[in-house]
Amino acid sequence: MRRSRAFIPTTKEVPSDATLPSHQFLVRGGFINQQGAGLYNFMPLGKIVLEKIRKIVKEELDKAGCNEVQLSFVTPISLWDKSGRSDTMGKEMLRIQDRHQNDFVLSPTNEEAMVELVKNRVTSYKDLPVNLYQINTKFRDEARPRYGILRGREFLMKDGYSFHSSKEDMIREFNLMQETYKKIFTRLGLDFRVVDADSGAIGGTGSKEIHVLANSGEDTIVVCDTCDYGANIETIFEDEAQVDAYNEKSYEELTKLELEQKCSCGSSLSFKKGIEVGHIFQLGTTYTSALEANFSDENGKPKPFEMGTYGIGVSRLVASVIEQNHDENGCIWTKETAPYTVNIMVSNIKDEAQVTLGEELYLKLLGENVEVMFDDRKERFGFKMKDAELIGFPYTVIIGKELANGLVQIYDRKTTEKTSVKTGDVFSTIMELI
RNA sequence: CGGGGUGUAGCUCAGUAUGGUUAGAGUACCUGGUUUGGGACCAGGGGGCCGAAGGUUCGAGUCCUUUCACCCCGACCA
Repeated sequence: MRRSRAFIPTTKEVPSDATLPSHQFLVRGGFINQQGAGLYNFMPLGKIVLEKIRKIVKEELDKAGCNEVQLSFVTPISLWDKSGRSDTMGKEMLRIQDRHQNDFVLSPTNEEAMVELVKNRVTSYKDLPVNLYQINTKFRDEARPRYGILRGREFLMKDGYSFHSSKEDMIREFNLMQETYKKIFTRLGLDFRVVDADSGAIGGTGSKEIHVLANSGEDTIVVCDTCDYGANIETIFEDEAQVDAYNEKSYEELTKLELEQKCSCGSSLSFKKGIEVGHIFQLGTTYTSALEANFSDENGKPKPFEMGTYGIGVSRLVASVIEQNHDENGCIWTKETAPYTVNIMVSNIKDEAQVTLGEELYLKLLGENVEVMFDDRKERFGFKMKDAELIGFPYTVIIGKELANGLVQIYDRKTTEKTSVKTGDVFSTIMELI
């Protein structure tokens, strides 16, 4: 993409309502903009990142044997009456009426719809297990949306549901999903922990959350210093006041605290702040019983499906990557999430030699299917550098004053180091880096 | 849902106490010139139903009423 043709409205000004780095940088970098309370538009850069994350989630789930579907976003309220959640979910469910005054709900989650989809279509234990998922818009009319796309009302979520003939098989799938989630978050380049969690209002027994570690996280978790054990503090302290007391502490305060309890492996446990980006549940038969979704077992007897449910906050992940990877100048995208891997920056657009080399390199990288941005705007060096840092391209090739000596520089966004490379070597050097 | 706050140029904000020419600044944008390695400089220019509706007044960004939106703290949050 040529920067002169790209719609990337960056700003120097910090939006007044944004407190978190991810919110500020995503808005300033022209990734997203606010449409209303908890409602955001994804502009070209934001859309690219969102799709990249969606693609990784899809690839890993498909590899694990899951089937992608897409359920209608608007659902009849009768679906929610059957499970009782039209009452229990309260105002979080946005209700609307059509022209016939029939009541509908904008899907906040899809257990009911997914059970209805499988019910009477999967009828035998021989057809089990089956795991269905979708990556689709959700709407939850939160009392107070905040933190940009970290807690929006409308958001993109992957929600998966598995159906089984036995609890054992459901637990097997639960563990498979846990491993699949680890692959996904590893590919995204995130520092994360799988932690024991409360099952909350959705019901069910075993439940684990995946948290991206970040100072600004809303949740407090404890993690083992050596093994991979971790837990949301909601599961550690029985007293709610105690949980609240810890939640109120800042990241700095928390890291100084020590937990009296030791991990079962013998090491000590320490506090961290996390952003919940995934949650997996062993649901059991709560919904399938309520909705009378049965299959025939080996003896021909009807039994409700054992069910598991698995969520990933896809749009929340966009912000989470930045909460974990940024500096005072802007975003630092990870390899798999960067909207463009390489940015070619021509320092002085009036210098023909610079432009020629830039064009040449741009076309050559495009030919190799490298995701490359060519900053061909008539702007000064400092302006373009600040812009590149704000957006967070992993690598920027600076074609500038060193060209006279046959050199260009490669700027590494993460280390912020500039390395001089001979013009003849820049293509191969870039190909090795990415 | 309780408590607090803010709506004025694309953005960040003055101006409102005490009503009074043509509503301001910075930034962004346009034109011309100079500049060209860290968000440049000079000159000129465009851009506003002062959130909306109603009211008081000779006169309302400013006062009154209603309403909408957004933000913050809390409660809530698979």
